Amino acid sequence: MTTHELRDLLRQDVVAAAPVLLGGLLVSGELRARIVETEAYREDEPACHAYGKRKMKNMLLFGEPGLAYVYFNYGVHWMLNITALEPGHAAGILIRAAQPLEGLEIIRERRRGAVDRQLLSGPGKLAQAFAITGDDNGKDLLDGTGLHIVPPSKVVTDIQTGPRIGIAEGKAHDLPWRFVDREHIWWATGGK
DNA sequence: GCCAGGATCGTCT
DNA sequence: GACGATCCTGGCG
Repeated sequence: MTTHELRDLLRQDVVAAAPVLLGGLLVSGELRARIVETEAYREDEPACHAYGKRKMKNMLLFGEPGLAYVYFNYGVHWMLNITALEPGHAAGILIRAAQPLEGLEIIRERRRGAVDRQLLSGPGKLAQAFAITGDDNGKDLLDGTGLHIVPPSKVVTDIQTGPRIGIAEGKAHDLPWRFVDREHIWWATGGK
């Protein structure tokens, strides 16, 4: 799959695009990791930051597909999303977990104290390891430079779906919009 | 101007 | 398993 095809898919259908990101590579400098867990969010359901109305915070979700939407959560963690749908329609995919492939030294240094299987087993951990912050907001993740995503060479087919993590009751918490690469699920769960 | 609450994580019991 | 950390935005008045 080419980056062009991936961006087209993001533009068309965020729920279809989220599982297709599995097996893709998250790249930044020497760091490379295989994406193993994603979640889709869309403006018509209440868990999405763009639900309700346009605000400063969610503005990027309404923009071009394929951009980084990064936000700070619980006063502690950064979260990396990639935007989807046509400008004017808001949606995003949260990159939740990845398997480290290259740059282990740097990742271990930034994630000091964590065992290897838990280096990237959560959105906050992943952002910490890749040094992702609000400065990355709006970057094109499909332009092949800086922080970017390389589409999977082979689409993953063995996928576990289920409800998204941390969604409160009454906020569409039952939507099965979480996708995990079953073959590499170890890296998403942190070995548990 | 104040305050609540959130797409989490690590530590402690 | 429960909890505290710690920041930004939005809603209220």
